[in-house]
Amino acid sequence: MPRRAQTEVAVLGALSTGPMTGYEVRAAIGETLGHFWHESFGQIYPTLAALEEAGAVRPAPSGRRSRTVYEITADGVDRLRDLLSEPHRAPPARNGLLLRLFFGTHLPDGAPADLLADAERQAEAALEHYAEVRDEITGDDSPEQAYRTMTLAFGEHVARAQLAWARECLAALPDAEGGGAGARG
Amino acid sequence: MPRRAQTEVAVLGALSTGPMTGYEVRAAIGETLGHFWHESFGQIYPTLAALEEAGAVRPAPSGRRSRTVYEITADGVDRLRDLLSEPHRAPPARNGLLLRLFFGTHLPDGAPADLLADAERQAEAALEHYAEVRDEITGDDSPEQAYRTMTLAFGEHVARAQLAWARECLAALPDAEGGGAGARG
DNA sequence: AGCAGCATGTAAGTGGTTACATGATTGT
DNA sequence: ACAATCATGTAACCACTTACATGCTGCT
Repeated sequence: MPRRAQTEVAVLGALSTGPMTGYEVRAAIGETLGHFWHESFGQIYPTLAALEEAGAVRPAPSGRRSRTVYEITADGVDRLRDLLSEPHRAPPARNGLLLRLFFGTHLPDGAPADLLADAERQAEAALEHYAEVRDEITGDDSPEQAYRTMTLAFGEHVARAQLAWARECLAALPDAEGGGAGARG
Repeated sequence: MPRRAQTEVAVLGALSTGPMTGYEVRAAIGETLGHFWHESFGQIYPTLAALEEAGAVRPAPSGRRSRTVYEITADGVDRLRDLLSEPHRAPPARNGLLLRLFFGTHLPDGAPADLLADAERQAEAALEHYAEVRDEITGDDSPEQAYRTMTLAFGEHVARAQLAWARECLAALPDAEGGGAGARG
């Protein structure tokens, strides 16, 4: 399966919740899939045009001429189901933080500690964000929310893992390396 | 900083451990950075050519004419240090597994359970691999190995998190959804 | 002689970002 | 009037993968 198809999944998935403009599709993806997916306008508009060409979406009547509200068609729902069913090929991992840390001996004193402190902060911020999202979606026990909760739980697990890892590594760093990040602990 | 620079980091980092051919650079990256980095030949050879042009690497004498062994120059070491010091911009996340799971209600019965079972297996396999790598590098307390151990620990933490998450989600799935993955537990 | 693995490289295509250009709508 | 934001789209560029083409080396 071409990776391009994944953008179609995101767009069709967003439209499966209701008619939207391209602009709103992007916002919807950012709000609901934000911590594990992302699309830029440069992807969304051409994808919407291709999906319309293929009959998977169609313009819906809207009050203003300056915007095009798209709705998913029956063919589009089928297409979404088909795309979702295709096997999932994960692209090779690329983690810039680990790439830098791996060559930590080539870095100036304190730089590895700074990298780890950044990772710690990122994880903390992510956990705060997830807590807010959890608050928003509690009380809803629809099937959709069950899956949404699973993806949220993934983010939480990984963020907690990163947080624990960063703290362990900071604690294990020799004092000489910790100078750049200031006093810690 | 252009993302291209990260390939340079990987290549220069590999060469910082000793002279190598492009083929060997790729193998070295795959072996030591494998769980968080990857380069294809289509990236490595042009990058080596560009680095040679820039004076960061140079061909070293080798027995055979059919291969070019590169070694890092003093300029190359400087360049590596400079590249490593540049701020790290993480590209937007894209997790195909979560994208599929999020739209789980559009999937046939059992498909979400299959996705989770796959994730569980992946994490188990990763942990087995990491255990082997740990065995290989224990007993070496050089600074290089300290950083290598940190990147390994990251992989372990994240894999354990994914494993726990997948099992929790599988346990939480209603029975009707578990059929496709067979009896579990 | 033949095969597996070493080794180098290029071309085509994909997926994606970024920056730019443009204009409508809404709120103050 | 002005600013912010909604809204659409394109062009240029970048990073990367994949497939292909080619040949060498070492082993059996």
